[in-house]
Amino acid sequence: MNISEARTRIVATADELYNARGIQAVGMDELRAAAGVSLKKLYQEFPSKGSIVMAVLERRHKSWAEGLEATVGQVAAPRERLLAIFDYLAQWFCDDSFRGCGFINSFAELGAVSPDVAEYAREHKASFQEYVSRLADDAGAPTYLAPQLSILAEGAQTTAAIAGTAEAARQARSAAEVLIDAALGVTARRAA
Amino acid sequence: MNISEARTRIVATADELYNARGIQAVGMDELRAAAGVSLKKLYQEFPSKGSIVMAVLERRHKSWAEGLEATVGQVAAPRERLLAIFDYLAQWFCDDSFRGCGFINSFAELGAVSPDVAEYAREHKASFQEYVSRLADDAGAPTYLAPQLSILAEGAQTTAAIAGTAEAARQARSAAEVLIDAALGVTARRAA
DNA sequence: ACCGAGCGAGAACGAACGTTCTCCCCTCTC
DNA sequence: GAGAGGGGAGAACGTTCGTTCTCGCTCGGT
Repeated sequence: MNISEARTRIVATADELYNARGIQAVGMDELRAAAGVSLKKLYQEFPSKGSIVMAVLERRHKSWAEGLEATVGQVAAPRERLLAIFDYLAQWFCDDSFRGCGFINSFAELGAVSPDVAEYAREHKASFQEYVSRLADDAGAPTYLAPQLSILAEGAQTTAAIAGTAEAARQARSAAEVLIDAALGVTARRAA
Repeated sequence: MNISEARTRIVATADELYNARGIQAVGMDELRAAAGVSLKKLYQEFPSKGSIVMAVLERRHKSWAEGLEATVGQVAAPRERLLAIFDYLAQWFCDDSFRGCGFINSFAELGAVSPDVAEYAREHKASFQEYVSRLADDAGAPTYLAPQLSILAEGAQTTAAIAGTAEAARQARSAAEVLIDAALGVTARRAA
């Protein structure tokens, strides 16, 4: 078995378990059993549980960014690309394993006690906001639109997680439509 | 010392500690020391840590509802009452002890492992949405406005918590203004 | 065939947690 | 003043966790 194959399986298994039950609720021995790996190999690949957590966060960030880009990439019109963010959310919320944004959750669980986790969550959210800003720029929207849409997306995630339903995505999407059209209307009127 | 005085001090201290560092990170002995109470009295007042957590959630719910109502109550115009929600958030975010919504945090930490915590968080959020719905009704807004504003408020809380700044409240507020005016414009046009 | 290196299984360890128990002192009553 | 009862300080207990150690076994090179 390839070494990096064990690594990726460990991280993938940890991602699932941590997402389903929380980071602190999953011990190293359970992770070892679920990943089908020996405790020795586990500590050979990762020096500590904290490093596994950081690897999981990296994996989540990559998976989120790729999934988002894939959904947004399917449409061309700048306005619809902004709305596609919420289509991605809607599809994510329908996943049975959805239990809220992993970064919000890990921040809530460990942010106060682990500066690494807190900083990574901050970076992830900042990178999302930056991505939204690029999409908003392409649509010719004023700079204040991107934070508004980001906050909507954030709120949809926590609302869907706690309520246990996916309807927040639809509601956020229609709100986004209003905000986008208002912002674009402002720039159009300004340009005229 | 009054028995209920000890109870409230225990819950108040637990609220602070749990908010600052997370529920799982604060042990019973630390809580005992911070509350200035004996371990015996602690377990005399509460049968378990879980019951303290639930009492803290109740306290948070009451404090949130009262604070919100106080801020909203200062204005009379229905539209401004809806916006006052975000003024309340702005003032809350500026508090040094702000570390995100306690319900989102406790849900992320324990929701997957404690049905009681998950259900209480759900109830709290539902009661907030209901409150927003009443305010929106008073303003004559269509029913879809309240969930939109709730999602905005939710997103502002997590964004402010993770970013560590209060500006999300201002951004959410201006987004709310757009959504409210759009919704009221629709009803006004419908009425005409 | 033999030896050494690497691996898996799981025991072991120290710390921390939630909870209970023990001991001692203070106080109130007769 | 003696005894009982309640409360505080903290030791003790059982469990769980993260991490390390031990012990055989396997397997590749000579």
